[in-house]
Amino acid sequence: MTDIGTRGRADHHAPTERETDDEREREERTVCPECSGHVATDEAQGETVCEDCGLVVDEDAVDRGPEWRAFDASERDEQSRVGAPTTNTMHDKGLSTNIGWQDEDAYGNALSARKREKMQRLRTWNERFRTRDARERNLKQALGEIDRMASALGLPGNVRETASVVYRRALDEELLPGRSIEGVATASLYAAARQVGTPRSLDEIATVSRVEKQEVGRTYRYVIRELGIEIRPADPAEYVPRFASELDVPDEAERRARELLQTARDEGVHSGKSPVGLAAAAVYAAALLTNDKVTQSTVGDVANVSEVTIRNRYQEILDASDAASA
DNA sequence: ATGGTTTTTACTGCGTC
DNA sequence: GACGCGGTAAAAACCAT
Repeated sequence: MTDIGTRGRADHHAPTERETDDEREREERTVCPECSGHVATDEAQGETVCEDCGLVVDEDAVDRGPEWRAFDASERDEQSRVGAPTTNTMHDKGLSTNIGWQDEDAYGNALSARKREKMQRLRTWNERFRTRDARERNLKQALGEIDRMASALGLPGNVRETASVVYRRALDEELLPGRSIEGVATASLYAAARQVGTPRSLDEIATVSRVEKQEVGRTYRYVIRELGIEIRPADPAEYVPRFASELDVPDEAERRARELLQTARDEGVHSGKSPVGLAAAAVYAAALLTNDKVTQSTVGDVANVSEVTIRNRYQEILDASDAASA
């Protein structure tokens, strides 16, 4: 909607104190200077024309209508500020200083060679600071987001560290354009949690994130592919301690759960099955074996897995255990 | 888009407290 | 009768192609 070209002009027409006398006069002129007839503004043509003699009084009005409509619209969104409308397609919402590319001064006169050089240097540095600031802001928001989600999930500091490293890399590799900061931040955290060995399921991640589970998954795959990070499928055993402590099952059962998972893996029961489901089933089975009764439904609750899945898995796990000891 | 696999949902019957 | 558990069929979700 708002293209780059309108920025300067929008500023130009904003009702600030800097508005020149010349402009104010032009705004208020409703009488034809030639024949004193009535003047009407044709929005579509962008011209103000005298209805009597046809004199074009003002032909520079083309951007005024759209700009004020935009202003009204953004005000309706309660995002209004005095000044030019903002646009989210630009990292700084179009609010930063921009130095024109024409080598002319404000009057349209060509610049001397010396001044041209100076302007070029200014442009370069202005651009540098601008992109740098943008990066800082981006990073700040993303890291805040990562922190928020991490503490919501009770993830330790090292996961946050890793997540922020991943995010920085994504930023450096220009992976952000076309993706939301929050999406990439969430994906980074998900990746970090898995990499460090304290995984959280995609579901859990999605509940604390501002973006949909689907998008998190998509962005995650994209990020790890582009960054060449390799992450093994989550080891079910990594979920066990958390489930065990949330369920208040004793250490003994937790240990059994690990053993069960180990033998299950040796028997090759686990491939293709969800690690979370396996972990939940193992904990359930272990609690059964050590007579520390927990119900399938409570295990299912803390693991976010259906009872059916637990049933199916834990039978398989026990079978595998029998097969191994036989 | 499609097809195969896994998980979930919903419903059932059975045994126990 | 409520609860935990097991099983089943159909729907939904997931994943590789």
